[in-house]
This record gives sequence, structure tokens and C-alpha cells, in this order.
Amino acid sequence: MQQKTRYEPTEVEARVFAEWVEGGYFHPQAEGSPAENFSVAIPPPNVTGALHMGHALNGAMQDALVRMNRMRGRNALWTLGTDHAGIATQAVVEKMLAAEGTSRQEIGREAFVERVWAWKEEYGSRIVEQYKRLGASCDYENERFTLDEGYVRAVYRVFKQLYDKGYIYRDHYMVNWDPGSHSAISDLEVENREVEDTLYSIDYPVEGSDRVLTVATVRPETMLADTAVAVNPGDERYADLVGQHCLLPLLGRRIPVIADEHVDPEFGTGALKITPGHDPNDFEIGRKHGLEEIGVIGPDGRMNEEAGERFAGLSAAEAQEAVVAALREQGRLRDEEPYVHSVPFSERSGARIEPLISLQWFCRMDELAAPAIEVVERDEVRIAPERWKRVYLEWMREIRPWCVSRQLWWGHRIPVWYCDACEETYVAEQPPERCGSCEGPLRQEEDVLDTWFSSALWPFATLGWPDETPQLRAFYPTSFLTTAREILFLWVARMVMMGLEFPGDVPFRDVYVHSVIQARDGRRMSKSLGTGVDPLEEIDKHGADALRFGLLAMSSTQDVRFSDAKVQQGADLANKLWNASRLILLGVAEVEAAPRPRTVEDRWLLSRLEATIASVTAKLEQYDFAHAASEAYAFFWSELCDWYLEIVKPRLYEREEDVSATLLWALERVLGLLHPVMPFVTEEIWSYHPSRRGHLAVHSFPEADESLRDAEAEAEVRAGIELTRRLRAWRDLVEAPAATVLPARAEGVEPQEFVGRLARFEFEPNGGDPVAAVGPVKILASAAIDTAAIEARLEARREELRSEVKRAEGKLGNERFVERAPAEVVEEERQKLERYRAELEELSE
RNA sequence: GGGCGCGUAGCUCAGUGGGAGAGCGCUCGCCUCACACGCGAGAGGUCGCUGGUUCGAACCCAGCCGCGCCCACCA
Repeated sequence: MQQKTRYEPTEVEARVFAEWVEGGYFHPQAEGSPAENFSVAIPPPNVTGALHMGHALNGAMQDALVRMNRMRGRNALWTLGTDHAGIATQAVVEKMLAAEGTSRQEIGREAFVERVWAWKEEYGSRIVEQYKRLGASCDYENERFTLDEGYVRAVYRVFKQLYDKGYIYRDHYMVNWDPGSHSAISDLEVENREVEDTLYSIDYPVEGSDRVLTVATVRPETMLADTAVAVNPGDERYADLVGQHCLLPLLGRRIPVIADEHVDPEFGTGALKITPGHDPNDFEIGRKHGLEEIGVIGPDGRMNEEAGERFAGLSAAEAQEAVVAALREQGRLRDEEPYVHSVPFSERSGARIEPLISLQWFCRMDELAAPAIEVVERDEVRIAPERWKRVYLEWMREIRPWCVSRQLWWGHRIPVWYCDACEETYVAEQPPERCGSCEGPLRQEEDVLDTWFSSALWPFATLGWPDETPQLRAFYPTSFLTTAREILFLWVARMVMMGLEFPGDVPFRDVYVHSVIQARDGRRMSKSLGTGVDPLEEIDKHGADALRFGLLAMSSTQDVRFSDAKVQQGADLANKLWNASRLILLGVAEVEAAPRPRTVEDRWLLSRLEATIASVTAKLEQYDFAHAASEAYAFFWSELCDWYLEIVKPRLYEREEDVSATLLWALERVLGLLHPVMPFVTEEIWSYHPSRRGHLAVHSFPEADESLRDAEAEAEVRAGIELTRRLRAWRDLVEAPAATVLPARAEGVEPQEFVGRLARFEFEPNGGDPVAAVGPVKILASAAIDTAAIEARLEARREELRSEVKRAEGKLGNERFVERAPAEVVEEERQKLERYRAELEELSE
């Protein structure tokens, strides 16, 4: 420590982390109640994932709270694990197969799933290792995976029970078909983008008449699946046509003209083609009117035989061209114009969603949502910032059935078995041997469950549910959850519903929706845009503590741009901590750390320290990480280092025992206070502290001692600091050489000893004539002072004072202010005015 | 279409009713025996615009302009 004037994080972090793990500090005893303990279930990152800035921020927040609570002596559990991430993981392995010139279809389901497991064993722990780099104090002894054995059991139990309650059912229904991943996806995985398409107007002849109904569409190829034309029931233009039929161009199918409120008479011609098989709105209308549902586009995105010989086999895009050409040929194409509208795309594969009807498994949500709404309304689950509470509630109140099946191979294969012989369906946690009715063989459902179905169970499945484990008793409900707002519905809401339905209690007490860290230029961080900032690179360059401090300091309730300056600030703070600690630890006498105030400055420092502890702690508890970090920084840097250490240096050099004890005490408390934010550097410094009995990670967290607060000392030292500043500014102004000690004489109150020392003034009782006055200090003539500059300085100060006097006079001259403002505000203003006038008078002498 | 958020110093952001702040950057002076990743001193803002409420508005209200996000079934 003696020689190292720089803190080198890379030399420290891996070693310190290993010590923590060896100490077993991250694996708490499963004892006590959830109210006494503290637990967090990490938002499980995808196994395919690499640590990105969102993980790092999220992790820094969780770790700060987990560490603080662990230091407070609570059993603190931070459950770690990964999500099998169906589509993403399957895509990675499919890509590998493609590179080998094969495909999953070629090798078959069983071999494919084996390949994915092999991939997982080899690469799946990458992100876990990356969390360690961050210093995350997760329970690495009990890492979970959403497809591990116990977890699968929980998933099957949940599926079975929801099925038995009648919530889970199978239906032919309109789904978002993702041609990219060849699977249905949920509404929440669809993003709408503005796209310019062509809006085609097509004439549909009315049967037995020479009239036509003109409909508009951006998807003319879907007309092949039209089963009606709809108009608004109040639309007089078409009132007589309702109940009649149109003849579908190209195919000649007879389709009814129906009336439905959904149709906007103002849009286009007021006539709408109805395609229940390929449009979500039309599907609803179709079901309402009992229309036939025809599918002309298959899961492969190609036209099927229903589209007719002429179009079958074409891709949808090709079919569009062909249909338009055919319509034009027949003179049915009335108009085409460019049209900008929003179009659904898959967030997973990026492909344009093909709405189509298919046989899927759904989960009815109304019954599950009701209690999940109540607990949030009653603040049994608190959502912060407050505005997200409303967003959550509004979404929950309009919740729709959840399509839980996915046409993938990687995931929880749906625990349903069919008997082809007698058409029985079995839903079970364990595979049934054979059909109970006909003894025939059973065939398991091919589809797997939506990844989010299993993530929804995360807080309790990781604790051993459905078994009544000690872990579940000790740590469920978990204490809090930090999350990005984009998964509020996808994940958070579903955990609340499942938690209430299965273990029977909320999954967490507090939800903190954190800000999004954008790229430096304000765009979103994204791999594909190349705008991402790699947290591991930042850790390599500046250390994990620096990144953690930076992220917490830049975090906010609103989105913020990634700030290199804040990370640098964190690195600087680590270095400053190191060097201030060197000064203290290498300089102190051999004494016990204890508050031993001898001077007013000691009392000031202790008072400020306790105030800071109280404030920073309160901010951490309120998830106000940014202010917690910057307040701790400001106290340590400015008050402790810039002022107190400079003030007590002479006493420290003499190895005075009082100041030694006080400094050791203050250092211990500062290290403890900062440990949740910067665990590595504080732990490293602690290893040199004479009070050390064990690791800082499990040392007690400082609790503010109100008895050390001292308003008088604070005021007195504040005045001394202010005077020192003014004296320094004065010497800068007259360009006195930095090293020269200037003569001065104090009049009235004698300033504290440190004022002269830190401002480099020597106070003499006598001496010559004063050339200037700074507060109670008369500065005496000396060769080092440029007298011409003094007058300029005086005049500048007088000007400042005149303007202040004028401002205060104006305010106090306002009768209504004096009458209506609170008395103490008016009094304060009066005192200021007096002070300014006095100083002005003094300077004008 | 509905909702939410934001516009404060050159940059990134705090500040939600009583004299405009931080970090970085910039200027000047310092290698003062913990730290030059440092120390000291400064310069720099019509607080998006317009009205209103108030003794008093960056802060509350209304409207407008600009930016971002979420939700939504107008072809």
C-alpha cells in the first residue's frame, strides 16, 4: 500500500471476488421469514446472452441493495439463473447446423434438442461468468435454469392445474404467425412499424345487378380468402345491399354483404372486404357473423390450394403481384395509391407477421388477472415510479387470452398426449403409458410453451416450488424486483398472476422500473445498430466499481445517455478512496477506531458523516441510486478529503491519538457506506484497516448515529471554510504567488487555525497598515501584493454587494411581500440585507 | 387514435414555489511530503415559447413548438 499511488482494479477484482465466494457469503441460510430476510430473483438473462448495459445497470442496483441488506445481518439471497430463451437459442443452434450444411429437420427433433443442450453446456455459463466480473453477489452455489429438472416439474404442475381449472384450452384462432421462426408468437412480441404500401381499390360486382362495391386493401392476395363484404349499418348508400351477395372476382365465390359497426363509413368507399382467415379484425367480425374462415396462406408464407390453382405455391409477395395483374386484366382494379400504415413485425425474427388461423393452446387470463390487479391497487405490490402502476393496471384490465404454444423444438414440450385411435386428450405431469380408453399408443403434443410461460414462475420455481422447501419459506415473497419497462407486461405482470395463483402470495413487494441507458448519441443501444457500449470493456478499462458507480450515478427515472464521464468519475473516486486511505492508514497512531472529537472540526466532520450516512441510506432504500451515489461522492471528496484531511494533517503527522481514532472510525464507516456501490475497492482497502476482523462484505453496515450530529459545529466550520475560500479568491485576484504566505490581522473574532494555514495567511497581532479587508480579516501590505489589483477587487465586490442590497431592498419594499410571505422568509431577507449593508459599509471606508 | 415522459451552463444530467446546481469540458495559478485519475481560483445559463395563478414561478395551470417512448383492430 505504501508505494502504490494508484488503485489498479484489475489487480484486485478477481482476487477479492474469489475470497467472497470462498467465504460462502453469497449463499445464505434458509432460515427466518421473508419479512426478516432479503431476497431477489435476478431477471434471468437468456442463455444465449452476453452481458449488456441493461444487465449491468440492473445488476448494479440489485447488488447494491442485496449487499446493504447482507451487511445489515439479514439472510440475503440473490438467486441467479438463466432462461432457455426458446426462439433465440433455437436460432443460434440452427445457424450452426446450417453452417455444417444440415438442418434441424434433417437431424430430427431428438438429435436437435441434444445439440442445443450441448451448446448450452459449452456456452451457457458465459453470462454467469460476466455477472461475476460485475461483482454481483448472487448465490452461485444454486444456479437455476428454466429447463432444469426441478423447474420443468414446476412448469408442468402449473400447466396441468391451469388446464384442470379450465383456463388452458386449445382452439383454432387467429394468431401472429412469425414466418421467420415458423411459430406463433404472442401479441407482446409483435412490434408495429410504419411501412409504405400500395392501397388497392377493387370492384366487387353485386350479384344480379350492375352495381359494384369498391373495397380497399393493402393485401390484395388475401382477397382469395374473402368471405364477406361489410358496410356500416347506418350507411344509407348501401342499406339496400345488406343481405345480398357479391361475386368475388377471380374466384367467383358468392359472398354476403353484411352490416357491422366496425366499418368506418368515412374511410374509402365505406365498404370493407372481410378476410376472417388473415386479418385479426376480420376474424372478430367473422366469428360474430358466423362467416366461413378460409386460409389461403400457409405457415410457410406460401399460398395453398385454397388460393386456387393459379396462385397455389406462390409466395405471398408473388401472389400479390399475380392477383393485381389478374384484377387489372379483368378491369376490376379501380385505383392504386401509395399508403403509409403500421404493419406488425416479429420482434424475434424481424419477419413481417402473417396473421393466420391455426390450432394453438391458449390461456384465459381474466380470472388470473383479477387478483393481480387488486394487489397492485392495494399497494401490496408497489410499483415505482408511480406512473407505471397505472400503465400496469390499464393493461391488466384489458388483458386478452395468451397464446402459450410455440412451434419450436427447444423448450418445455407441452404436457399433452393424444390418442389418435379414440381422439382422447391427456394432460399430465408425467407421461401416461397408454390411452385409458382403448389402450392405444399416445403421441405427445409437438409444440412447446412460450418461454415467458416458464419465466412467469421464476420467483418461486427457483426456490423449489411445488415442494414446500425451506428456501420457499424463508425467501418467498422476494423483496424486490428491478426491471426494464419493456418487460412489465411480458414478465412482471405474469409473475404477479402466477405467484398469486400458485404459491398464493405476491412474488415481490416492490417493483422498480429503471431507466433505459441509451447510446452516447441518444439512439437506443443495439447490437444491430452497432450503438452498444460493452460493459465488459468498461470493466477492463476502468474497473467494475467505476462502471457500477457510473451506472448508478447516471441512472434516473427517465432515459439517459450513457455517460463516459460518470464512469470516469467512478474510477476517480476509487482512486481517491485508495489514496485518502493510504494517508489515513499509513499515518495514524495505533489506536482503536472510535469517534474521539477534540476540536470543533472533529465534531463538524462527525456530524457531516452521520448526516451523509442517514441520507445516503434513505436514498438507497428508496431506490434513488443516482442521488445516493453522488451524495456519498460529494461528502467523501469535498468534506472529508478537501477539508477535513487538509485541516487535520498536522495532527495526523504528529500521530495524535484522538484524530487517529476519529479518522479510522470515519474511514470504516465510509467504506461500509460505499461498499454496496463499489464493493471491490472498499473491500481491498478494508483489508488494510486495523479494525478488520473479517470481510467488509459481511461487516456491519453503518447506521447513522444521531447523537453525533452537531449543528453548532457545522455552522462554525462552515463559516471558517467560507472565509478560507474568500481569502484564497482574494489572493488569486491580486495574483499573489501561490507559495507566499501573506501577512494579515484578524479583528474581532479570531479565525480558526486552519483558515490561515489553508489560505496561506499569517495572522499577526500588530503589523502595518491594512490594504484590504476580507470579512473580519485585514490584509496587510506586503511586497507580494499588487496594490493596483486590490482596488479592482474591492470595486468588484462593492458592485456585487450593491446589487444584492438593491435586490433585498426591492423585495422588502414590496408591501405585499412583507404582508403575505411567511414571517421567517421575510426575516431571513431582512438579515441578509443587514449583512450586505454592513459589508458594503466596511469596504467603502 | 389514446397515454406517458422530456426540453435547465459547450456536453451529460440534478433541481418540483422563496437568492440557478453537479460531473465533464474550458480559462488562470500550483509537481503544497495521500492522490497531477491531484490541489486552488474562475468564466459560462432570456431554466423551449406564450399566457395565467401567486407577494414571489425553472418549479403550479392552460395553450403552442420540438424530441422520445408505450399502447391501440380503420381496411
